[in-house]
Amino acid sequence: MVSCEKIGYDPPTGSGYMDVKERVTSAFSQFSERSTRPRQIIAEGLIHLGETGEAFSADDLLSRLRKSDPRIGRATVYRSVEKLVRMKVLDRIDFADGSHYFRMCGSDEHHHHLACTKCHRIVDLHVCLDNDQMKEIGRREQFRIDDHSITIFGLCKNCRSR
Amino acid sequence: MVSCEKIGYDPPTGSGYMDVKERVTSAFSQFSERSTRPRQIIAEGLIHLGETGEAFSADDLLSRLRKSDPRIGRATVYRSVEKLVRMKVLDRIDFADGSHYFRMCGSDEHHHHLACTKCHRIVDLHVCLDNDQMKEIGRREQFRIDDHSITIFGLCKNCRSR
DNA sequence: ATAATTGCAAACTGTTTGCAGCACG
DNA sequence: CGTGCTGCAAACAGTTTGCAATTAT
Repeated sequence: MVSCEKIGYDPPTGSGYMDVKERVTSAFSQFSERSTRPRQIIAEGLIHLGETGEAFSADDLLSRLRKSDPRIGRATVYRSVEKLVRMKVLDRIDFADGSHYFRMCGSDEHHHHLACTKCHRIVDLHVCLDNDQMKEIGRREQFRIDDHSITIFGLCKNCRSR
Repeated sequence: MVSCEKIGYDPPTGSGYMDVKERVTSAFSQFSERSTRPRQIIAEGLIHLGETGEAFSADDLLSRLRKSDPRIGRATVYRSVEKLVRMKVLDRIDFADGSHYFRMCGSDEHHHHLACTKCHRIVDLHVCLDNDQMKEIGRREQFRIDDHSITIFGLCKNCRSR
């Protein structure tokens, strides 16, 4: 009764170096047009994280960015991550143990995640619940449905073999 | 391409007062056979929470239980909740804002949740991804798939109308 | 100039830990 | 009795806040 439009995985990210920087900059500009040093450092840091697609905690990102500029503040990074999640530039993936990680969105399309519980590698999944079914559930339960999240957990190739 | 076995909601919980206490006790007994005062208080507290089906934070539960016994310790409650989640007596529901709540499991069957983001009312949903499809994803991405979570978020009838 | 962002440090929330004492079997 | 659960208080991790200084426009 549930269906999905398609199954998929991240296309090998060969494209879009500039894209990332542009997406980040444009997201920040939704909040204000000021191009500050921290914002540049963050956009640049995310280029690399976007290429590898790796997941990171807010503090991971902070330490990374401090290699470029040791004076960048913790609050700045946390505030920026929040903005970027809101603008859908970053995805937030929640694990069952209560931890959570962020990651550059692989695609603009609606998607969910396959997550390695050991190394936190994330793969985008274009799997979803059926819209009509969600509507049906909302009607029956008298909920106004706004959102949903689907995450599949497991161990990736590397982590499995150790 | 994704399917579910059935759609469902919680049958009105008229049954099983005793059940709850029994399930909690039996879960604890998996860790040790000792019937202590805190364990009794917790089992009793969960009877009521099981009836209403309401969600609660670990600290919510603590304050509730302290009405029965003001000396019950925070650590005891946190440790117990952890055990009960592990034994699938409690469900843990994670919200997008990073908060999480617990709730007496409505059914022993595999299920997921519809959650009100305002009052944290939870409804069990017997909606799921298709097993074969998950296997297929695991094979393609070379993951060993262990688990998954699906939560639909919205506003319940009450919260919607305010 | 001036309004917004930043960095700092302190506060905070929710959770975990170490340990002495209690209590169940 | 002895093991292990309990309560306490302190430690802890991750995050948020207030505010003065800085910086972009």
